Amino acid sequence: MRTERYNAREVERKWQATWDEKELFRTRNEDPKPKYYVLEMFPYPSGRIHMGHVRNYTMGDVVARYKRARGFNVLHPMGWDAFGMPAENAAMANKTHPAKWTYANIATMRNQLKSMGLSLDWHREVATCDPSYYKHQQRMFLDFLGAGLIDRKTARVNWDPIDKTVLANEQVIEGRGWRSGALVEQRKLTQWFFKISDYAQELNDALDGLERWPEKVRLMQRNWIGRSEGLSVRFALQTNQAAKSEIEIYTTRPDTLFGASFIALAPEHPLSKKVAESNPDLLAFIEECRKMGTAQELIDKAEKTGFDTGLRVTHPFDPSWTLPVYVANFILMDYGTGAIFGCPAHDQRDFDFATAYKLPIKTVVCPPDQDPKTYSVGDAPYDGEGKLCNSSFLDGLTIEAAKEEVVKRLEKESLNNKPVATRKINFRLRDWGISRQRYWGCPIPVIHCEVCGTIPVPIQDLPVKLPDDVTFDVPGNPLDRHPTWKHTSCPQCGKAARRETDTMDTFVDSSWYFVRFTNPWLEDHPTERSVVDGWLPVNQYIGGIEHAILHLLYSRFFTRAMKKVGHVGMDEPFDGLFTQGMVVHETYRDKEGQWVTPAEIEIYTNDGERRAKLISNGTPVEIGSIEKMSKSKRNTIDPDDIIGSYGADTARWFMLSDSPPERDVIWTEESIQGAARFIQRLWRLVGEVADLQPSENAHDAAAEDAVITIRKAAHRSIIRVEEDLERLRFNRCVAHAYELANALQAELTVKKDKKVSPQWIAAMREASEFLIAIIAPMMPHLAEECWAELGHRSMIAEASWPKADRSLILENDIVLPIQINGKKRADITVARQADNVTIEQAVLSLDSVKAALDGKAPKKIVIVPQRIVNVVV
RNA sequence: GCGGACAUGGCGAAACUGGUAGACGCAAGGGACUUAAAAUCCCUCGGUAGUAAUACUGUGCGGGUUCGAGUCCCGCUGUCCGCACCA
Repeated sequence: MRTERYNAREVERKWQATWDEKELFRTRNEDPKPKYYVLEMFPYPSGRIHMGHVRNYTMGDVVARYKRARGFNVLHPMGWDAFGMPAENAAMANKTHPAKWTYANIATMRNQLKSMGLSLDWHREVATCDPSYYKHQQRMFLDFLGAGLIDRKTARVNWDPIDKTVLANEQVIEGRGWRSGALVEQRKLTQWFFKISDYAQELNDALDGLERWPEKVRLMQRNWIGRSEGLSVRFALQTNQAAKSEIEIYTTRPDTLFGASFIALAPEHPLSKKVAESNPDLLAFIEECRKMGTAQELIDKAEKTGFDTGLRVTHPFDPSWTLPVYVANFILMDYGTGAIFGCPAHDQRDFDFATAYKLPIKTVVCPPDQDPKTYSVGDAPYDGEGKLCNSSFLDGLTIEAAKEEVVKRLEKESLNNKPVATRKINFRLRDWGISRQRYWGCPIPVIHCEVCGTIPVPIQDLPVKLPDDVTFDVPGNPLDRHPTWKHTSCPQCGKAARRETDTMDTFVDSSWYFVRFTNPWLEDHPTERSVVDGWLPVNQYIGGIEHAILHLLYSRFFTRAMKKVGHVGMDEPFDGLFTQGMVVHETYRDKEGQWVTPAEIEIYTNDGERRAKLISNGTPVEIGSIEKMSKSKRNTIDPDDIIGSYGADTARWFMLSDSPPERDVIWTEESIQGAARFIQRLWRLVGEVADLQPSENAHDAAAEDAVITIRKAAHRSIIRVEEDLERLRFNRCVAHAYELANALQAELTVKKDKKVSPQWIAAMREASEFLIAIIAPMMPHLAEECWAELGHRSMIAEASWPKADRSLILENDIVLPIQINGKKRADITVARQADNVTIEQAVLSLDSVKAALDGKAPKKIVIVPQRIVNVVV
């Protein structure tokens, strides 16, 4: 029996150095083996890694190491999402330059990641703030500009008053900035836009093909893109009022046209403005709406208000029927046509509006269980299924049929020499505004010339580098107030001109880093086509669900844009996507209600109840709810502390063991100790196996049985782990490892101080090697040490995955559970090949079955081959 | 409000395509070793009754389909997530 404990710190350092020295994880693009690209979302260099990173990167590393063992040429790179606001905030707070702060953080975090023993190819490391990276991004911006993928337009944008910058729609969460949490205001600015909405249909349709993505993420993207099929209908103004003769509205419910009671226009609608020119009251109303529109939160709470313009339109199916035209605060100018027809009986918003302004509410859809002659909506609109009523020629039709009928008829009608209505598909997705009024981002490579207009920076002048000498003592954009940086000359006419001082949204940086990793050394081009097309799409991408829309949708668009200008050959960047859960922890508060860190408290049990007290003075601490680890609740665990005291393997093992990877995992001290215990146990186990010596004359029949049992356990484990690793079910792999370890330990205990045969020892060694192979992707350092302990001179990191012998695990006899009326009553052991007659006879001769039958014949015997028998009495 | 996911012992969870519910881990209890502790090893561990064999019961609640339901269908409750005047 071995007594020396496994020293994780020493062993881990040793193997990390050895892997490094041998450049084991350096990936060669020209390696002829089949390619496998596994990638975890790269981190923002905030200063230190957190447990979320540990979980994310451990999962990716398991896949990388496993695929390497399976004979793939694995690309597993790492980089830094290095531009962004926090660097500027730090610059303001500490008077350090954003670059200095960022690179210092990168150095720290790189060391932390290295201490985890990740099998990364560090030769390919990129930082998005490096000119050698953003130079290519600027190049692609120019390519996109040339290809018509970019727009510069004045638009109402989301303005974050704390970060003093613009946000994309996707970056506004519940009316607040995604990073600052400030209430977002609406402002009108001239901005650069990526025309992602040109790809709305395609991005939507291609979701169907992303079979290895979580359904949840696909659904979120589908909802975000928001495709809707509807009808654009033009209503004739009663007379040529306000110099217009018609109003075009958009609707997805043309079937309810006979329930229309008003038209509503957005306050920014051209016709609203036109009428307001001669109507001061309307002008005032529009002004009020605009003011209201600055804070998103107010919009959400605002009551529906409107203003009757006095205009009237005629109903397309009844020239004698006219409807009033309102300007209403709840109509959005940038969706559809900025105008709607209101059908109060079947739409909540229209109902609210009609109630407020005492407009008619006419029921036109009758629910299936109601009588259309008498039914009428009460104090709530009805938007469910049903058949049309009070709707002339539509009466009795289903909603779908009625829609078709309306479309068919209105397409034939004509107004001002055009069909009254045309089918139209609308999307919720807007263009991606990428201008940010910040310093620490990729400069947008254009020059504004008074004479020539907006001129791209010539490609040979790239990169447009950020100036180093900037100040952060006042709010606003340091680039804009830099004394010289923005002053340049026009590339076209040579006259004095001004650089664009906005930088790009940092989501642009992360929209193509996975592409750059395939050849990060290339200087003249963003990509090398033969290389990038070999590696992409990423086979397995792993990251947080929080990027379900932002990063993943942008990347899908960006890849298509890159394809259009010839930098890549594929549409979709990520073939397989996995979104992992968070790391959560209990929270603690002292008597004053202040948050207390886990390190400051001690857990004990009193009368069977878990309690906590302060280590310093023993005062009781309240155990609170389990929450996402956060600095504010002080329930974080520092990965450095864990790796320092338990070792990287313990941290990795724990991250994989307790919960399914897509679910949150609860960090507990007990569990981490359990993981540490298993490492010691495994080390002892392997030591004992390594020491086994054959005894003389130890060959007997019982030993032969044991050999088969051991080998079956080992080979079965390999097969199960293979299946589970392919599906990223790490928690099950952990269970299989425990099971095999338990089986080997039990076997050692049985044979303790007894004679053992060489065959038995061989089986034990084989099983131990399999066990080491199983844990190697998860606990690579321990696996190397154990591997060496068994006498191997090579490394397990270079070894092939064991080949399981499937014939071994095929049992000759199988145990069939026997049910009587669906309840399990007995087992029988029969030959695998046994036919149904044999099984039936065996079942009927069972005492419990005889007792249940009481001499009668069974009603039925269901035999499910290899599974179960059910006797129905 | 709309859309979606989930619900299994004291806890984290497993259970393939409808086929033995609770693998594996944690906690707890008992025991061995030890002067003692730690570490380690062994045993018990959904509930009720029983010394036990065993029986009954049990996967949020109420129904249904089926020889058989944690798994499928319908209705409800709760929790979490996404979207939110998108016509």
